[in-house]
Amino acid sequence: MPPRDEHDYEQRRQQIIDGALEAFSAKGFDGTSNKDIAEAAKIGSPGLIYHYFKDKVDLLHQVILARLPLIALIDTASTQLDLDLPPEELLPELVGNVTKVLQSEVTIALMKVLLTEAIRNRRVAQMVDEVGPGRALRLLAGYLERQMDAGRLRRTDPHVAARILVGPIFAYALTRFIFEQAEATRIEPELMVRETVTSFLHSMAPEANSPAQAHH
Amino acid sequence: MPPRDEHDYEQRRQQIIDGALEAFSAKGFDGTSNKDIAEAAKIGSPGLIYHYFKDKVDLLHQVILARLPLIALIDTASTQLDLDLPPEELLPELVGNVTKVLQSEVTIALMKVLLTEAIRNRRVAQMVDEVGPGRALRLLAGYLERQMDAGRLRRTDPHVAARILVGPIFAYALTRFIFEQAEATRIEPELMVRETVTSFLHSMAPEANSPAQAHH
DNA sequence: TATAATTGATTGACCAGTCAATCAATTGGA
DNA sequence: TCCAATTGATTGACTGGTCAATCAATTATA
Repeated sequence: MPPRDEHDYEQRRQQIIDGALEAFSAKGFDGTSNKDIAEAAKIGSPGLIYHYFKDKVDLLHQVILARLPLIALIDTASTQLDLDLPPEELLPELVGNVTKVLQSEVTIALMKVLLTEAIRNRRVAQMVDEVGPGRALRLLAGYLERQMDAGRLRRTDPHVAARILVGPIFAYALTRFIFEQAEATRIEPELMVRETVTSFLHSMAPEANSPAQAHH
Repeated sequence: MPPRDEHDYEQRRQQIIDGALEAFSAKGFDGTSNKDIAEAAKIGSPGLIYHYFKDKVDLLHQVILARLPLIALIDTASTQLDLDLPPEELLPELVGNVTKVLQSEVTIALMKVLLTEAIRNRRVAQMVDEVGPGRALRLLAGYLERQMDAGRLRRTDPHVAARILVGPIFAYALTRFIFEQAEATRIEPELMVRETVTSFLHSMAPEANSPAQAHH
């Protein structure tokens, strides 16, 4: 029962997980056959998958668990940041980190898998939300509210504010990595981050004497 | 070959298209069997599908073509709008329309289908992009640049600006309709639209004397 | 040699698409 | 008015193929 060599065993497991992530992100979970996985993972036989994983769904779970840290990193980083730092210092750093994570091939692949699975499966959507976007947005909203209390930001619904800050980055990532828009590819991530944060800080400045606004 | 009754024929066709959209958005194209479609469409036999459509892929195409207007509406509306109207008048209307379209069940279902197909298929991604997000963002960027030229908006990369405006709405829709976040559901669409546009206009005001900004 | 790792064959379920047969409505001839 | 021919609509059985999963047999390792 005990594996021949713990290290070899783990290495093989990761090899299959890597191949599966590649295949899932390219063809989707349903569209990926065990043969596809075996080829992407460079193992000799689809049957071998069942030596390391209970079934195909278990493999999907393990892929997510193994690569989730890349996404969880977003908010663990945020918990390590000093929540009393003023937005002008904390936000560029924070959003910059997010953008750095978005640059990784593996992150994009995982996001493709998670997004498609979440779209079709309420349970998956909730799971993903709790460790990813939901948790991150809640933490960010908490920070923004704290800064509003401190008078460093204009008072608004912090959840709305959080989405105003994060939304542009997300839209950028989507148009760049999923739709591969030429315009999006031309925009450097650093520029996008800088403009987004600058724009947010400007519009959320506390001294805001009511700006140009819709009137009718 | 010609249908016995044009009206009945078209009605049946739409019935199958509706069922297919429902099934595809719930289970994905690959995950949906013809039996699923027949049940969702309340027709007696999967075989009947082939009386109205060439094959499953053709059915997907017809679903998209039949329901695309809901999305194309976004930018046809934008072409009908007066591009010389100042942003304070045009943008609330424009973004408000988008949000109205996002409220429809059918739009959400179609977006789920299109998004997941686009994620896995470069060709689909380009197609969808051209009629949807890509076209809309390009038009918006064009309008913003025009307004920058007129001195009514601060000068920046118009493609960046377009994403800063649209991003928050998209992030809101995603967290509300896909991830079904409690916080997002609590935010009324009208509030989100108003805040997004206000924030955008404020940060893009031409008289902007450099605001609080990242410094180090 | 003993045990884990790996393979390839196999199984049973399911699927997309085909097809022959039936059904029901319309048509038209007497 | 009647009824038979015609035609499109619909069904359910069927086919070739694929898939996830199992398993017996083989290989490699310690």
